[in-house]
Amino acid sequence: MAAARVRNGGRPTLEEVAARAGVGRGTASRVINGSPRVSEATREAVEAAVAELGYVPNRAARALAGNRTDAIALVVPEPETRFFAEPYFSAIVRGVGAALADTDMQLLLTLAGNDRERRRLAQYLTAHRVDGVLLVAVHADDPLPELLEQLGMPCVISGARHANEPLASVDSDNFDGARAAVEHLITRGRRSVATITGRLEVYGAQRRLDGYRAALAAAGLPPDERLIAPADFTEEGGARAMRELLARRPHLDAVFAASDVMAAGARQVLREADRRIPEDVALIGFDDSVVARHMHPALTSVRQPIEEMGRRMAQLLLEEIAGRVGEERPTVVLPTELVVRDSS
Amino acid sequence: MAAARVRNGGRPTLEEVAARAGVGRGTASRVINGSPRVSEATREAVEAAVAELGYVPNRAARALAGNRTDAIALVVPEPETRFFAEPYFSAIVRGVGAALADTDMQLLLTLAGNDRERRRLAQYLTAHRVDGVLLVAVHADDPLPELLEQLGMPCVISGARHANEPLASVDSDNFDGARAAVEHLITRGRRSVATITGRLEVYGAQRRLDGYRAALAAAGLPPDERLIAPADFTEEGGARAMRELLARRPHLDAVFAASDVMAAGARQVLREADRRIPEDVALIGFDDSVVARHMHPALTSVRQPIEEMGRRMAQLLLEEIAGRVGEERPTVVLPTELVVRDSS
DNA sequence: CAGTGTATTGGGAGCGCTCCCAAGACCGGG
DNA sequence: CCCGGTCTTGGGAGCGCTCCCAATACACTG
Repeated sequence: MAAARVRNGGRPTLEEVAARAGVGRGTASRVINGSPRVSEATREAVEAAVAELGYVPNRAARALAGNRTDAIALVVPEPETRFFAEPYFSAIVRGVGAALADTDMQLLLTLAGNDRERRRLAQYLTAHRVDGVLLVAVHADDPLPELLEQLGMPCVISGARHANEPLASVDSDNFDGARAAVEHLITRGRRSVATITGRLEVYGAQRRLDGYRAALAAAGLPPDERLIAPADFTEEGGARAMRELLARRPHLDAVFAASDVMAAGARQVLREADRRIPEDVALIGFDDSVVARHMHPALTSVRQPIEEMGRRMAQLLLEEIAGRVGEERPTVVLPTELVVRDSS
Repeated sequence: MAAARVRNGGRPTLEEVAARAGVGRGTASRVINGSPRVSEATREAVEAAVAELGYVPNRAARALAGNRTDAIALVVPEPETRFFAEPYFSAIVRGVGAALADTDMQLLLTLAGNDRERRRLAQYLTAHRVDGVLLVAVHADDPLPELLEQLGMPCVISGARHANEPLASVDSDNFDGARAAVEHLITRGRRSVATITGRLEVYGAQRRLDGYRAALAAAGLPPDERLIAPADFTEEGGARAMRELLARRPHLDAVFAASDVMAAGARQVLREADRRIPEDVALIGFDDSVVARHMHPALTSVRQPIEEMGRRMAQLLLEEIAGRVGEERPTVVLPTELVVRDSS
């Protein structure tokens, strides 16, 4: 048997709190929402009543009356397995959760399927009345951000999509992470440093390549396009790129891969080619994932502050919802950290 | 400037849909909720109006009037990093998301902190009026499940907490996964098979140990308690246990670790002791995580269908919310799969 | 043809809250 | 002592929806 339906799930209502405190409903509401226009004595009376009854506001009623929901959505593009995979997703969620812990904002998780679904999603997000949206791993050609913008829905994305990102965004410093990694290789005496890039349509991958170039230039090493092999963030792609590099420049002595997973693919090929790591070839990855820690030899890698990124995204969104003065959209870039292990 | 506040965010209301279709509000509601007591002609008229106006029901209003929310919460115990880590969390979420995709249920993510917060959480969950709760990685002594039960809140947990789990639960077949792993070792000629267990207060860890014992018994191998080393699911714990095992039984020729991470710790110790894997000692893990695939040699491991577990949890919860006839709580146990790689 | 049912419909009465207006309490200046 | 202001307060009017009751329309049955 289902339990008999009770008003408000058997919970006290604002009206009851007000009655108990001997005040009107409006006054009780004012206290609960922290309005300053309440006398001290009244405030205390209401707070006591709240505590005694264990009152918690009914969100649905609040949302309906107040035209807001105190909820934000985290939209995850489902097919984008790269992002769904370790370590991004859980770290982002943890950061967002931490930022929301003190608020009474709720976090709604939405898995967006294909592009058609994405279009409908915008409609749903407005209809379901979330106060804002966190978009993770959007492609440059994803229609969702613009749709949300048109609907006037506050929105923060992770990772700028290009140099002048119009939306509020939080990103790690891909350029400087790559630069520091390559600088580290050069400092340790490597002279022929190759790189395996991610998909260059992804702005972050492009920035990592820029950082690689900048480090070489800063060290006075001549650029060599044949030391640059494009890949796609996958292990197979990394292996393929490594084979190309070995064929083109057999005497390279270091490789900077734009992701740990690609570094894993490269390591496999290097092993098959009997190149010792790090004696013959130094190897650095990007992400500092579980893979890096458990690779043999343990992989030097660039750590992104992903949890912190989640936290900042949430903070930015909350500010935007609260109504930032509409200057240009803020772009937060967080520093990376080079974690040196045995592979370099 | 914030956009001027508009009724219902500028979206059409049920009233408008009804007017457009030339019917009453009640009738429109009936069509939208799929009531059978509507004539065919009326249904079509309302559906046309819905399509033309792009009507989407206002969730808050629905929740308030209907005393339900069409939302469920996924409660993640935050300090439990083991569970938050790869691969569980994202896989569970993916499964839950898939199960919810066809419904119009929303998924709420709640990170529960310490035990005190957990107590308050139960209150919040009822006040926030979710229709049900998905609990992952609950400890045997977590107060939350009982609290939810008392409040009459539908609830499904991942992983039974003990042999007679009173709550609806979804679990992988820990017993048979372990049994199959050890059987595989024995089949390949290993005769002195050790095991590194997880924390035995965790029911799943206990079951894996049971499976280990059952496999030995089935093969007619004598039980040897000194081949069993307890650990705690961590890498350091796995290493420590492995050292103990080597000291106690130097001639062991196989180890079944109850998690990949512990297997990684064990591998480190085996390497330091100059035992070759798999020539001298075969090694098997549990979870089939990224760690297993990237370990050297690649680790044979027991794969749990985690995404499927998420899916089943959501399905079970939906059934419970819909009002299953209250027989005993269902317990779903899903089969595991032994992924054989190079370490065995 | 009256009587009884069945299928379909409209709309009133809320759900618990926020917003806001008007009323009361109180203060000080003229 | 009266008047205009400020500070508090109560409670009406919704928010958009679901639930449910009563009304209507129609089809039978006896």
